[in-house]
Amino acid sequence: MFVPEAAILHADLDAFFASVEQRDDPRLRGRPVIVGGGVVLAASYEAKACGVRTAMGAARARRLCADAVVVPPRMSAYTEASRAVYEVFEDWAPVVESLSIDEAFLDVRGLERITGTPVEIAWKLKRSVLERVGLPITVGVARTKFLAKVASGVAKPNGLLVVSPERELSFLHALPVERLWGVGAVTAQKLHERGITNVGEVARLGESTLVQMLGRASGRQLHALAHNRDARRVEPGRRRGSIGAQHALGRGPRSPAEVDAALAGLVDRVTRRMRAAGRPGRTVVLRLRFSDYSRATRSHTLPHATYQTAGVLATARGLLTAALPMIERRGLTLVGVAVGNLESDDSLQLVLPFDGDRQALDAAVDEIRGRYGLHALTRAVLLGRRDIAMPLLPD
DNA sequence: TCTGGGGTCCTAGGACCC
DNA sequence: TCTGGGGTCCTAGGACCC
Repeated sequence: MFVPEAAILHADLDAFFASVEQRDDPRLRGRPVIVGGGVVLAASYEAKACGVRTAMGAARARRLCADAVVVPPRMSAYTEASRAVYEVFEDWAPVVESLSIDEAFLDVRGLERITGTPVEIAWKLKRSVLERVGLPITVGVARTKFLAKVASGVAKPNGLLVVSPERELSFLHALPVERLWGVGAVTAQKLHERGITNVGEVARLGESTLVQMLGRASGRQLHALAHNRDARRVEPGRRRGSIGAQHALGRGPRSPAEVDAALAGLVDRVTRRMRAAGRPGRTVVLRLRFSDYSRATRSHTLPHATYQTAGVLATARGLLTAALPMIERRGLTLVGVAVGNLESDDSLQLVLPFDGDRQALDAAVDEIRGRYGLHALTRAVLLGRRDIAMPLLPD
């Protein structure tokens, strides 16, 4: 049987937001740094040593770590740092799959005669990111994506861990179940109730048992991973399926006008990002959270994709109005808007009013194509149906 | 221990179509 | 009028990830 070499790298930036802050302000180096206002968005390893964790409330974080420096987030600096890091990744690997702003898979098979073995490339990658961007990364190297990701998690911070094919199972089976990708608090609890704490114990369960415990997809996946089966390839250029934004309103009652203003601001942010990315979408999702921490989502799917502010806002307002009784009862603490079913803007359908003047219509289409930088545009002409025409207007 | 902002994937029921 | 089986799409909720 053909056994592929360990040539998948999982590269992960260490305490990303906090590391960028320490890079840009020498006074923060070596000190506990917390990024965030109300809650902790990121903590430096010095802060993590005191027990500070991501998503923790700021008050609790301060109690745990009295000498921590709290800095507000600078998203544009992190976006720029991420872009620079991905440039380094692209220089070292022909195939790069982005997982998030601070994590990626790299496939480095077949480069021995060009840039080196996977392990050599992993070392060079660490050095290059540090030299060119000034940030520490951890790299996991293995035969599969799953093991590479687990390896980098074990090796953090500023580490490099190779799981060679012959010691995969011994490495994997000794791990606590929480280390597995896809096992969160709920799944871990279910496993613990059955006395299962490490991956080796999961591997001794039958697939049907796991499916019964966790549901079909999770059960099958966990069974496969515990037996070290993961055939997923590194896929470059995966595109996201939704774009969204949300805003916490805090406690206390909010007037309908305040909520509506927040909603309009969110829709504006989201549609701007959609236009910049050239990704119109069809499904508008309203996300709500209430004072009792319950949540709800309401969605509506449009017949045609759009990234027009007015259209998305009208849809979101409709969803909000329908949810008003629930908001009255439970008290709103967070509102969010996301647009899913994203398409590419070359599939955008434009519907314009048509009065019989073909030349005027073509000119209008050309103008909009130019204004939005669209590569292609589908033109739909609805003769005699001016009432349902939806011109795409600049915002 | 009460919570930010950004995402992904899965499940399940209902509508609708052939 | 009743009845299958299969497929897709939409909606809502939940678990999980960083």
